[in-house]
Amino acid sequence: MLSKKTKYGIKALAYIARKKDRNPVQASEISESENISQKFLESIMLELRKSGFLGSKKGKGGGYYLIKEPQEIKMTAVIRVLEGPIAMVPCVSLNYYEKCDDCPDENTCSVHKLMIQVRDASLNVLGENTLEDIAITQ
Amino acid sequence: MLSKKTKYGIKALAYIARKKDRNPVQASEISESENISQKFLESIMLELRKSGFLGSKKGKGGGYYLIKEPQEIKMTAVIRVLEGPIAMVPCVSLNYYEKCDDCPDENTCSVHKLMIQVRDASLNVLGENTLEDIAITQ
DNA sequence: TATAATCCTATCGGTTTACTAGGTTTTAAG
DNA sequence: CTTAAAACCTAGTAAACCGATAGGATTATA
Repeated sequence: MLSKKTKYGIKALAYIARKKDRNPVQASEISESENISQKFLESIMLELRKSGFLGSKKGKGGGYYLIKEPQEIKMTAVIRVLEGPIAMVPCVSLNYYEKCDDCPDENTCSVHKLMIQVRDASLNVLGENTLEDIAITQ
Repeated sequence: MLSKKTKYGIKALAYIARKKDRNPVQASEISESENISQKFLESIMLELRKSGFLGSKKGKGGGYYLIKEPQEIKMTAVIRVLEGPIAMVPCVSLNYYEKCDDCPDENTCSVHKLMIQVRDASLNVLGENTLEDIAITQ
């Protein structure tokens, strides 16, 4: 299950991407428009800034803006930063690999083989979708 | 992320499916062979029995056995029973649908559209794999 | 100087997870 | 008939995680 953090983060990025002008967007505006708790959203925006998706401007008239173009931001990258691994089991994760405690041999593990297929299917979808793709209205 | 419960449950089913004879298999045997806490496994086996995947025989020489043939058990069914929804967001779940609190309109929600694609990709993999497919050794 | 915004740290109640404990009941074998 | 082995059942629990909230500190603009 996707956490609310990730869900809100994606919505916020999409909201910013949808704006034609590239002026900074306030968290308060997004929070209102997308029905997200403002304080919670603030922490998410901070994380998106620290991980290089957003830039920010403090003070009056400040806000957040995209650092890269929407079509350059793959959804895999966004989800990995906010949610963590895309794989359903650490032992098939490309970016967050961890060995299982049980399981002496991954190559003969039935779960392992299945989850590699699921991972690849998900990676395929998330890698082909950019922020531009999902930000489209209608 | 897949819970240990689901992971162990799949491993147990695969273990039973791998046996040629159809004699009941004890939880203790699976627990030892697959490195799963026995008591925890017991509760999982119980759930798999109550949901119609396994039959059981009490007393000495008892154990668990498959009710259907391995090739008739889709992994979608197993995961839905043990883990719950396959979708990453309730609002795109086929079997566990729930509306989002935020989100006035699903049709214009960027997360929604993306997660439908991910769901379909996962369903595709999990629906095409049966217990027989994943139980194969080597 | 006032205001509006981000930034930061801490906390907290609730839920879920992965077990563990301690039995009861049923069955087969001796 | 007794004993052991198995499933069955209920309860509890420590730890982690989640979704937020609180309360300010900092910075920039007008």
